[in-house]
Amino acid sequence: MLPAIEAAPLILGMGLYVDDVGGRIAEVEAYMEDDPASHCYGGPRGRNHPMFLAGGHVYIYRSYGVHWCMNLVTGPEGRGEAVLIRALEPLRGIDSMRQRRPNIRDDRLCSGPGNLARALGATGDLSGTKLGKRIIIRHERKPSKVVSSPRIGITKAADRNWRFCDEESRSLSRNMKIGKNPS
DNA sequence: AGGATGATCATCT
DNA sequence: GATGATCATCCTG
Repeated sequence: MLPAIEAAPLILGMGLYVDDVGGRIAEVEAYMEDDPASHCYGGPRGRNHPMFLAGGHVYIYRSYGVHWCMNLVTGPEGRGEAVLIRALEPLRGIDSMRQRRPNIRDDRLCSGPGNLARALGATGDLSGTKLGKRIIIRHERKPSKVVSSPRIGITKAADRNWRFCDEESRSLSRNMKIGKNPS
């Protein structure tokens, strides 16, 4: 159980699999308690309830009405801290990913949170479930260089460098230009 | 290469 | 009625 800001860089390089489809996490963002940009802001209500479960649970929400996005809850129960998984390097189940995302280069199958959830088949019915069954996380290979930069696509608390990337990965999301300044 | 736009819906005002 | 933790596509230069 760690604050999301501490868990985020540790999650980089871990393997994330949904029904044995997944790979090595390359890009994440931390969403903290008392963070105006976080869905947990203001306390448990509606879809955000899973954010307040104990670390090791999953929170999945619909974004812009069209995409699903997956978070790993990191904090102790009741705190509402989570890490958004923004990109990973495909390692297993690549055939399934190709089927779900036709005409996409293998190393970009999971580049971006919406794309990642699509490729892994992660949808809202898995929100609130616990790691260890359909969704698992395991050690893979630690990144050699981690860089941090501002989070993507938010308007509140946009100045915080709470996005973390494995700089050597070729699977990062396509908004890398936004905020290159390290912390 | 980079900016604008539409899709589409849960949640909030 | 407006707003997003997004993305693919269609412009413009």
